[in-house]
Amino acid sequence: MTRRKPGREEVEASPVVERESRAPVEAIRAAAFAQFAERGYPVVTVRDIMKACGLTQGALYNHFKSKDELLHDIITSTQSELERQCKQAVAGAGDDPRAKLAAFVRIYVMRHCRLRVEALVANREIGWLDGERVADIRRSRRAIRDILVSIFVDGVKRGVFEPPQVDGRNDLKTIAMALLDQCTHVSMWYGPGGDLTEEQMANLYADMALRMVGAQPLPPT
Amino acid sequence: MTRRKPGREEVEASPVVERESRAPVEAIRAAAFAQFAERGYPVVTVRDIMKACGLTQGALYNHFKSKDELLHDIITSTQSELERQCKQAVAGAGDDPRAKLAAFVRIYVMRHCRLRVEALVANREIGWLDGERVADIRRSRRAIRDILVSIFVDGVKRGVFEPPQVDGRNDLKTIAMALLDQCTHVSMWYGPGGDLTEEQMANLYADMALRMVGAQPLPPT
DNA sequence: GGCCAATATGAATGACTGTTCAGGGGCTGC
DNA sequence: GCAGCCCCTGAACAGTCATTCATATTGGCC
Repeated sequence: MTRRKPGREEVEASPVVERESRAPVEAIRAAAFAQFAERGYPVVTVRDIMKACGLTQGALYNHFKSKDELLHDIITSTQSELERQCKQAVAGAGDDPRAKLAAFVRIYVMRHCRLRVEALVANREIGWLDGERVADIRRSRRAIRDILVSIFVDGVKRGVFEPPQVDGRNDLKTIAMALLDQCTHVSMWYGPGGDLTEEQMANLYADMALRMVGAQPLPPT
Repeated sequence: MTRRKPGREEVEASPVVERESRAPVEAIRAAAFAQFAERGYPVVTVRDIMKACGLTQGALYNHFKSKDELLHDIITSTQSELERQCKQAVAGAGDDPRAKLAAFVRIYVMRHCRLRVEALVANREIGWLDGERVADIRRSRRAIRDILVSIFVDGVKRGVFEPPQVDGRNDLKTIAMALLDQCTHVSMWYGPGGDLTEEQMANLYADMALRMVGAQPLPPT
């Protein structure tokens, strides 16, 4: 038996193009995203990726040092863009922790619905990178979690959040992990053919997030 | 470059045992669980698994038809046990939808903390199974989701749940998916060295679940 | 003791892997 | 015309893989 994932014996996931119009580097990135998402990093061969771009295996090494570096490249690019968008959303959401939380969740969920392929790869295939390559990605993830935690801390201090407690004490880090797990994994099952639009998903998840932390209704002012 | 995950070149994850005392089938199952969880199905070789049991590669085929069948065997066994436990917990929780939901989440989270290795494999490695083998696992997952959905439907009908709506309508399936994503993925990061015990995790997650669906406080009766 | 079935071995098979590299096109600027 | 460069090709390399099989070894039972 071969080690290839069944049902995909003939690997032409994206149709073979004689020669991509885009810069080859971009074509390789796109093909790698698609194939890694669909079949997983270790079973996608260099030959598969390059064939999907209309090239042969050797040409990869004109653009990337190795298959590992290719994976690292595409993961870091989407991860840092995610971090940037989250920070931006929170910064532009005004002062109320509720608005900040909602803005964070909305952008996070929307992105994970829209760029489901990229999110899938970034979240599922990290483990194949070697130790040093994986470090800065984990750092970025921690940074994103800490954005949430500080929104929570702020909200609790101001009395607008009343999160569930464990034995009388807050554990905001665990709540942040739970929320992120929830939002991240829409990329595993959300599809444009589903019942909800990206916009509706974002709204629903923001609503759930506010409930999770016991957000008080806005004062009438 | 080799296709082995870095940092694990010397594969003796679980120490090599001269001859397991357990039945060999059980030893193989346990070793497979541990190695698949730690390094991922496609990069764990038959040799790795058997070496961890103190056997050689050929002996696997006295107990399983193939490496694929081994994976299918260990995934289905934990998946069906999970389904059974969820049903049992709900059935034994009385009539109140709030109690049912809490019981479900508690058992589900507790199990995913305690049997983190099994959960990890069952949730992450399904994709490597071929079409027909994967079908009954997906069926079981859908069944678990539908337990949640019917608790939600019941709770809404009785007015004890007021879940967030999308454009004025309930989408209880999506809420169930969100809740399951949240609870399932504790197995990715929870460790006994963490801040919370399994019991505390279960309580916290049950609390969050009730909040997510807008559970009304219990009437004084 | 002798037999049998179950099980383990480890070499062999045929296939696939990431990566390298000598050779060759097709541009640019002269 | 022609150098110089970038890029691509496809064979070759040294390794890995799951699986098979003829050959042992074991442990229970008559």
